[in-house]
Amino acid sequence: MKPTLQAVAEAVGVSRSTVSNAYGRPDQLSAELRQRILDTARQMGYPGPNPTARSLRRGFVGAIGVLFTSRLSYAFTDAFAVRFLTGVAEAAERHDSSLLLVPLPVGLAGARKAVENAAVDGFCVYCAGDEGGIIDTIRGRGLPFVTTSARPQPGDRWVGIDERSAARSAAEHLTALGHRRVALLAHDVLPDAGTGRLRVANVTDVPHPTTRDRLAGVADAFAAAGVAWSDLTVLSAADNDRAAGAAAVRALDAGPEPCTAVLACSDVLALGALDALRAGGEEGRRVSVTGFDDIPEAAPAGLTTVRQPGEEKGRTAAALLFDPPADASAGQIQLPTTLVVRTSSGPVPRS
Amino acid sequence: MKPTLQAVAEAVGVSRSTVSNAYGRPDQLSAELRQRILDTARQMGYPGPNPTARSLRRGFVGAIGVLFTSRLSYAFTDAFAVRFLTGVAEAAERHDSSLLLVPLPVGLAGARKAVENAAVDGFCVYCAGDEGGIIDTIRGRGLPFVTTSARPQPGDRWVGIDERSAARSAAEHLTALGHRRVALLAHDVLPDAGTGRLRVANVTDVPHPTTRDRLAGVADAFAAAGVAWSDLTVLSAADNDRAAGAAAVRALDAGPEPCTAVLACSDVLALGALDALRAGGEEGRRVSVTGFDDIPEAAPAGLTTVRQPGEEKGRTAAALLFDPPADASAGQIQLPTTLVVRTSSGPVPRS
DNA sequence: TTGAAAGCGCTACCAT
DNA sequence: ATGGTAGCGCTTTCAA
Repeated sequence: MKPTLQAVAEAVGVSRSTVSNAYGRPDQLSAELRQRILDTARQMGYPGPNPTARSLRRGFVGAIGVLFTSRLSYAFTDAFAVRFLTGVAEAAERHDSSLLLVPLPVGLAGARKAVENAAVDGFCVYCAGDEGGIIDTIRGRGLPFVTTSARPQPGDRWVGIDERSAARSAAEHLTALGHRRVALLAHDVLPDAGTGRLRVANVTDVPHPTTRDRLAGVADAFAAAGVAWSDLTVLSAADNDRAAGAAAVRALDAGPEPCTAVLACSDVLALGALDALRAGGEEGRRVSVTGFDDIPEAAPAGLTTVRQPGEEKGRTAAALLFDPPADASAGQIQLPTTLVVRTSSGPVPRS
Repeated sequence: MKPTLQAVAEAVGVSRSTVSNAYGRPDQLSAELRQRILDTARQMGYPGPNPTARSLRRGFVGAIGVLFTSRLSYAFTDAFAVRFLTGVAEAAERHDSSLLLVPLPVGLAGARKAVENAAVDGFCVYCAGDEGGIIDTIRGRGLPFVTTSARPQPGDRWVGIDERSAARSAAEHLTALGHRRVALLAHDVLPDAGTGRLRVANVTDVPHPTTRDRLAGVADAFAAAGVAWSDLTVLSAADNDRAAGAAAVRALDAGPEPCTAVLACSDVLALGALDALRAGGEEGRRVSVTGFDDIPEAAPAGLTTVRQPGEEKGRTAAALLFDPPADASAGQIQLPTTLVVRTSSGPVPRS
């Protein structure tokens, strides 16, 4: 058994308070006594104040939780999530705080438990919308939290982008280039949708709020160009990763009037689409592709995409958590997006 | 202020134990009483038992810490780290445990503090060697831990690969193809080495143990093929990511006798090298490239590489933590590696 | 500069 | 099935 602070105090012949001060408030005791305490402690194998006990007593933990829907691994699969995390980590580090990554299991009960058990001082919610009312559970904990979901409740701290108009900008880029037969490539279009073409009667049927908003923006742009929603191809990827994007595009039967462009809802999917198309020879290379996020791999691949500032999003979220704005109405921060045109998109080839 | 369990007990008119049981041991009280307690609690806004207090009382936390040297963001930059983390996460999830990602600041003092403050039940040490004796601090906490470093202390639980012979297999592949003028691309060759060619008198001068072991394996293979260490080009990348790999290769002046192959110490670097070389036209395309890890992006890129089982490494590490082998000598697990030959490597072109 | 006392919020044991 | 008691290990007044 590890010795406790108490044991050290007895060994040195001082009170527990003094030992505690030796660790947490060096200015409260003489340097020599402090040294003597620390030496004895080391010698006894005392590991320093127990973090849990300290947290309980102090009333705060020194860690913030980052909540993810779906498997934790998803957090790492998408390069954009990675950038977000990087930003959060950076800000947390500055505030001497660690990061507790909390995967939310699929069921609400499990998700609740995860939120209730997390020993943290606050939450960054990095996930979809409020599937299953998990936000209420978070609110119930009475801890500060920041959302990045597509639709924040009024009063909640939030950092995000205008998903709809961001997506519209990509779609308008394609319509301006003359594209009319376009495949919309996304994960999370419908629950458990596999790989391949999908019938989606109405954009509002898409449950995942981010995907819905992006597709709605796309629909806006094409409607303005005279292309009805039903004339667009919705292409489902089984996962949000490069391989799944490639697989989805491969599954798309060319047909008599093949699509001239693929508009993907994330860069990883778009890169997968490029993989598949470039492997498809001359034909494939002429298909335009756009992505979303502008992850680091996008530029070398020449991918046209909508840039959203990932790290800044993470940093901002953490900042909102650590330094809440005095005025609650300043707690919703919308970050700008930019269409970055590279070589993966071009005019419709004259056949 | 949030109500406590105590307050709920008073409101319902039962003892604290009973309320506690309502949450943690449903079988200890009648269903109806339990329901009444839960309802009252919800109504009062009681968030459920405070995790910190619970941990203190129970004596365990329900979270394991994953320790990283260098910036936390590094954890997410390398796709291999991501796979490892995925494996750990998976195992942790099965054990109802969360993951605390603990970035170790550069200085030893800061790193110590991070280890000492982490409220966890055990550690997975995912990083280099024992830079600065941080392992001793971990050991000092008296918590179980698992290392993945290149050189475990005897008795410590460890999971890893034979770095040296794994790297040798890649190098032998190149020598068998006739390559003699080869660039060795690595991050962490020397502390704070930037981008570009580096003079490394001796492999043993490389401080980072993993990099050292891999380079040593490469040296073995080339020595066997009659190529001295000093005839190999050591190419330093400023970071362990794709862009840095590309930058390093671009910085390599072709010279009169350009390298015919690039052997990278990680797949992300190798993919960067391919980016740079493929942009370099016909000439560049003829340079062979090999990587290390076999991350998901390697296959689509046709990258020849040494596969190490990332997720399995993570899963095994966590398993070792949660279910320690009865026999301590079984606590060191070496995972197999395989050379995966794809299209990025080929015979030296006859010029 | 040091120490004594009080309790952070909870759960596990042992009675009843 | 329910309650009383006794801390988990620490920090923080406040008094000396």
